[in-house]
Amino acid sequence: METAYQPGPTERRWGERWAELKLGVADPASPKPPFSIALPPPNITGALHMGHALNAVIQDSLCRYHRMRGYEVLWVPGTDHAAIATQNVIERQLAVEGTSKEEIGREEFGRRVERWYAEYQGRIVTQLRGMGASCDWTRERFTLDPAYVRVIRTAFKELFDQGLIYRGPRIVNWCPRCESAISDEEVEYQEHIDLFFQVRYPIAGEEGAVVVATTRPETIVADVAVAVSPNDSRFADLVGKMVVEPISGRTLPVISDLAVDPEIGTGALKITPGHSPEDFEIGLRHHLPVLTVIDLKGRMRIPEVPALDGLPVAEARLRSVELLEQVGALVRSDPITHQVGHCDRCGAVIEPLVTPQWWMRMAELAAPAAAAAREGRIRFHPPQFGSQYLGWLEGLRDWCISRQLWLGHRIPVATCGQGHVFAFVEEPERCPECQDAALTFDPDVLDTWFSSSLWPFAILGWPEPTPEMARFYPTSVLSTARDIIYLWVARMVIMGLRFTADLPFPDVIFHATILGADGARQSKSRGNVVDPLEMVERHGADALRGWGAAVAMGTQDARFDETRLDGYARFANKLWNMARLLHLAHFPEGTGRIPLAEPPPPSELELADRWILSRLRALVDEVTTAYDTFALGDAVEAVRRFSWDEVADWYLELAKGRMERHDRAALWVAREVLWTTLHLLHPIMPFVTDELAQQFSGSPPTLDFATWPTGEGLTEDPEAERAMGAFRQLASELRSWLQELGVGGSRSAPRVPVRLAELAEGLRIPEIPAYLAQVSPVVFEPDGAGAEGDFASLAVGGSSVHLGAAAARHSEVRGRLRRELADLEANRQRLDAKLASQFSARAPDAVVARERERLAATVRRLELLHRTLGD
RNA sequence: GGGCGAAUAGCUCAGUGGUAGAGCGCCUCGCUUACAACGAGGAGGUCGCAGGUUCGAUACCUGCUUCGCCCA
Repeated sequence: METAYQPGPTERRWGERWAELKLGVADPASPKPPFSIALPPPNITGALHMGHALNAVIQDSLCRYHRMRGYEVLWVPGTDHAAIATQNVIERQLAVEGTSKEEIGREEFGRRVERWYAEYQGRIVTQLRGMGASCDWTRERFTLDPAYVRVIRTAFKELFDQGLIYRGPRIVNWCPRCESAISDEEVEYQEHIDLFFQVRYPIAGEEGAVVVATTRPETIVADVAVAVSPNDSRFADLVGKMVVEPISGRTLPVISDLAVDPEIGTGALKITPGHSPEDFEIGLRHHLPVLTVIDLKGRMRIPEVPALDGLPVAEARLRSVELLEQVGALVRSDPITHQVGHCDRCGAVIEPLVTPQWWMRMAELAAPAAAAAREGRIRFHPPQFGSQYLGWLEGLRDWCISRQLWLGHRIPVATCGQGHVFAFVEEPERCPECQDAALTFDPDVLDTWFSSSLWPFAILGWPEPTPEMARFYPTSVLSTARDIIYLWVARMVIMGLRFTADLPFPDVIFHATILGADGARQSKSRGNVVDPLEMVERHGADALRGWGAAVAMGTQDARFDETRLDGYARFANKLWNMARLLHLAHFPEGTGRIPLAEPPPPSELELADRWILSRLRALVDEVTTAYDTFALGDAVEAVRRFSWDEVADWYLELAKGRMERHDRAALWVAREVLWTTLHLLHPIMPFVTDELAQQFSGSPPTLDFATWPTGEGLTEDPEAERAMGAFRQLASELRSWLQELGVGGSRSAPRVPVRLAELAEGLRIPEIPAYLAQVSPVVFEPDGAGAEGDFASLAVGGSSVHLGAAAARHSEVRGRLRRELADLEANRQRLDAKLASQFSARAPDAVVARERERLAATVRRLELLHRTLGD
């Protein structure tokens, strides 16, 4: 074995090996219980970042764990075509080249898209594989695959035929740059400072006027009413009268509606159903007409007012203010801070417009999805996301599912010459109702989230009753980022319940958002995006995965910190060298596989053996529980602490000599401990563990095929744990003294004669003096040897240790003793006071007992120290 | 405006109603036949602020400050 672990070559080898072994390929005919995960398909608009990496680590660790637990595991990978995002990316590319999609035409645009998809699909797969993702690559899916068309059309047709999808002119969030509608969830609100104008609308045929407040004077020409609150006495006598809209002179009714807040502005609201979602609702209630004065490109279309016609909205606003000033209608304007909707994808200001779109009725579809969460059939981790999910489902408006894009799944609806409108699965040639062959197909495409919402069963072959559907649906768990809880998670639940009569998954894990090192969300424009593959190259995939497991706890956003990865790279190397030590004990000069031996009789086990086996026993339970509760951070940390702080630093140090002498108990215990540890860690750090497992005879081709350790045959040994705990404390303190005396560390340092005078109770064990000598440069004198004057007392732990030389006269040592004495004295007073207080009466007995014991120990140590110092 | 979350060592983060933890960084010592990608020792924190509950609060409650996210 090399002296250091080489992640690069090892990972390449194991990547190929797992592929040869068809590690991820699931068999629907397997008799094993199923465990399945649908990979949240990353947007194909870009490469994966560390957030994706984290999610991949979580899913892969769970998959590998379940393989070891004896499940038939299916993890389906794939990518999402992200129509609006991809279209944006390519349009930006074209803009850089000085052209546009309109100039190059649909065909060339399509070729561009193909090229883009090919490149990024490849990159994403390479990234996932590089991280060790054990997906079933034979089942990779893309939401624009031909097979997906059938899925979409089947789902759409069913909803359409049941009247759950309808088409109609309603107000939508229109992005004038994308020239498409977007859904409520794709609008991002940003704070703007604008002017809040007060405009006078004269009362028709009377003296007086009503003053309305608005941030959008350019839409005055589309006003159809002025509304006031029915509770607002200021305007009570105005309701029912007519007012004159000041720019084009139309007369408008004054209506009253509860939606008007008397506190805001002047208390009177202009109603523009064509360009405001709230006004649209009010318009519906009062049967008002809808006037539209802004076109799909965000320009004014109002031939009646030539001054405004053709102007972009922002310019029209300024011009409208001028017009109002000219007629003396502008009362005042004040700065206002308010939220303005922007397109999630391109950042353009959203223009609410009334256009015909396709809608999905959400109220009745959402009800079963909400019930599932309320009844605990679907569980969120952490649980507070359940209430967020429910909150969204409650006040749900209908979902606008049509988009006016060049990319995506066409809406599968046709209209015949007789006006019959029908949805289809197979491309029709005639109208099913009247056989008319003059069909017009709907030009719109579907919101990408519509296709994504079908993902968990689409990937398993739905709507066909495939073996995969029968075996692996519902999937076992969904792991994802919390920012798509509405866009994606809730919709998957809705669609799953609607089409499969089942939840798509019983558990949803939300993971943290990985921020850039600068504390901001990763974004290309900020330049703080980290490529997981770069981290794999620099530190190894296991290191990246160790980091991922560690930050997989909870949803606390985490800044990306490369030094943390380095820590896990070092851990991999440490493991490597622990295995190497055992290997060298068997094969000092050669190669071979560490043999599997019979367990030694218990009588051959030393204190350290019994201790580490007992600790291993506890570790198996701790780690198993951690995986079962998705607490991967606990799992990896438990293994690391155990391996490093207990096995490497103490057990192997103590057993090393015996291993070199081929002591069969030590060799067996070391093998058992390392072997089990490799299993426990394998789901999270599969490369190094598989590589090391091959050093052991009896190893399966990959640990994924091994069985999970149960801890059977390992016994807890509280006595050994107590003794070793005391020994470690004694050894540490002794080393601490020696270091201060300047005798620490080096093997060439003078060995210091030591005599244990008063061993603490748990340490009256034959191994202790020898163990101490092994881990510190001390030579034990048998008790009683040498005159008392040749030694100096030092208080160590609960024991009194006599050190040779002038140890206790050493000034540094005395200084530290004095400081410690002061601490102990303060502590004793604190404990005395505590025990004399209400505490003794009110606190639980066990806590009181522990405090009493603490006081006793403090007093004992005080006495030892006083003696040491010669007080 | 409503909701959720966070504030702990120099940095990045765990954590718990009973005297504060890790990794990295820092200081001292040591290249010792598993590992210098290492080992030994050490320094470093009134757990954001103010009240309250409690025998006891970093933890539970309330308010405040700052930051982040989601929703309107």
